[in-house]
Amino acid sequence: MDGKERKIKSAEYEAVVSAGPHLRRLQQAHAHLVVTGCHRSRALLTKLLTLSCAAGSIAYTRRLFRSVSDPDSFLFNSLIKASSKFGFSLDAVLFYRRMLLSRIVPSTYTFTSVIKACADLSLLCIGTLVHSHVFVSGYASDSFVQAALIAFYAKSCTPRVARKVFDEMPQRSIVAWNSMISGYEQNGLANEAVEVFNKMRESRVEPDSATFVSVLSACSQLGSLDFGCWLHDCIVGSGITMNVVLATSLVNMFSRCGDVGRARAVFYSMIEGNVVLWTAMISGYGMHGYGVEAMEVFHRMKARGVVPNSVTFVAVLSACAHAGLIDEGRSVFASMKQEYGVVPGVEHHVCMVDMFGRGGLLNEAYQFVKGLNSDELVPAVWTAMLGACKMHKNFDLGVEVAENLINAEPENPGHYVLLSNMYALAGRMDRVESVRNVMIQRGLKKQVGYSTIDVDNRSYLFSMGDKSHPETNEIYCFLDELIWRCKDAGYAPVPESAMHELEGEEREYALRYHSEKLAVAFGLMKTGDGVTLRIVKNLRICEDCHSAIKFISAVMNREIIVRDKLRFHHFREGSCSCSDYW
DNA sequence: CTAGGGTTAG
Repeated sequence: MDGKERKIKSAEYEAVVSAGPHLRRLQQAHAHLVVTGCHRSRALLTKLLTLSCAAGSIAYTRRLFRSVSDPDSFLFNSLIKASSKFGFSLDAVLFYRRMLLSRIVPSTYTFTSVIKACADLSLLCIGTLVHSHVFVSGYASDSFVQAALIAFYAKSCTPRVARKVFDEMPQRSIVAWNSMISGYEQNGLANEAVEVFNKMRESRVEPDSATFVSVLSACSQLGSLDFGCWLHDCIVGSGITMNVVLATSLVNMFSRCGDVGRARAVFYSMIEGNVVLWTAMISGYGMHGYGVEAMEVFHRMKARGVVPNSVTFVAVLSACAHAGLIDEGRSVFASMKQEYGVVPGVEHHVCMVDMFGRGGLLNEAYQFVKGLNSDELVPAVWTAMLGACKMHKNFDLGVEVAENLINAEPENPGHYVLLSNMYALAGRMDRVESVRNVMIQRGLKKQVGYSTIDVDNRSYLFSMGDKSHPETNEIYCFLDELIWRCKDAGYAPVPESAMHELEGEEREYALRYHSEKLAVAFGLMKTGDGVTLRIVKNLRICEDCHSAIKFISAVMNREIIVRDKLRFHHFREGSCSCSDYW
């Protein structure tokens, strides 16, 4: 009898398992259980539950759950785990609450799942409450729970709390290290991420591929090519197998650190790539202005049978915009909808406006904007349109666009600067003053621009008019001399209206000591002939600096690569890779 | 009987 029953159960179990994560087959299997009278078996129901969750049907999962009269801890754990794992994070939290209400004691498995769900939703308050349950349950020193908590606090934008959990761990698993590094990186704290990475190595913990993926992202933020190359050597030397995630991080790092050649080398070393890797390569070419190469990679990717997605199209359209490939961009935009069924989102719209704008088709850009719904008129669309107005000197339209921009996002100080610039360019100086007053009134401060440059494995940071550097005098003298030489070669300072609060000589002074110029001067002083300068700027490069650096590249016969907020500028022999469209 | 964890890419 026992043997027979086990055999029957096993057959039923097999029926459920073989249905796999497919809703209709699971429903058939369930119906079969009802017919054979096995529908009250907890074991089978638990299996059915996790599979229906995996099938993506939370509704059916809930129905199955309701059919269980007295769920046990096993069932709750499976349910919370599955719903958290397959993206039904809110349900995971609700099931957790139900579990507590049913007076079932959570385990470490329950906690890891529910904390992950809170992390995915950035539910800081609820996650913190769960953390208190962790303390009460006595699991505060469980390494799995701790790693989950670190990731949770980081994803809830509280990296300092994550660090507190991390610091209080006597023994740190590699995942805890990785969570902390990635947590800093995701919060834009690249230096802190690198600092933890160094500490990890001091603690003799061997980094794995997940570690490197996060550190490479941090390196991309910093734009430090030397550090990136060193990391690359580390990875190769460590014997870690190159997987597609790691390769993608490398491609992205090399691109964002200004060495698209090395990005390309990593890309071509991979035999198999998925859509993410291909997209990274397209995006890398695009941000350096290599539109033709980006399109080539895009076509090759399609020929290989890799299906482009929404992110791929952002990369392709952005590459077209930055390289002036308007006809290509138009046809890609059409095929995106028609052939691939990708619905254009705000990011694609921004690319199109940008592309028309840069390409000199101001009217077409504006027609495109006017064709959008009101909820699609996000700040980025207005910013792109504004760039087009500025480039084509249509200041009246520019003023209108800038006013729309402020209405769309009144709390962003950068927009006021743009509006004020437009007023100045349109000759409405009275308005310039009033915009400034509004900014003061609303307590908005202009974002401080800064530039960094690496020399001898050290990173140096400059901000406008900065005098904190020990060699300030030498740098300023060198720069003055350099500017004179540029002026002899034909350079004329471009007045920037962002400096509207300054007049005459004072204005030129502020302009002359912009952070990127200081970084360039410093780089020239500290490196030998033939060494390429690589500078990273947090904001967009201004027109005057762009012009000055073109002259510097000619006068000093140096290649200078500047990464600004949007793209790369390769200055060489007096011209820039962006063809002065940026 | 039923499952089993936390970190990583465009």
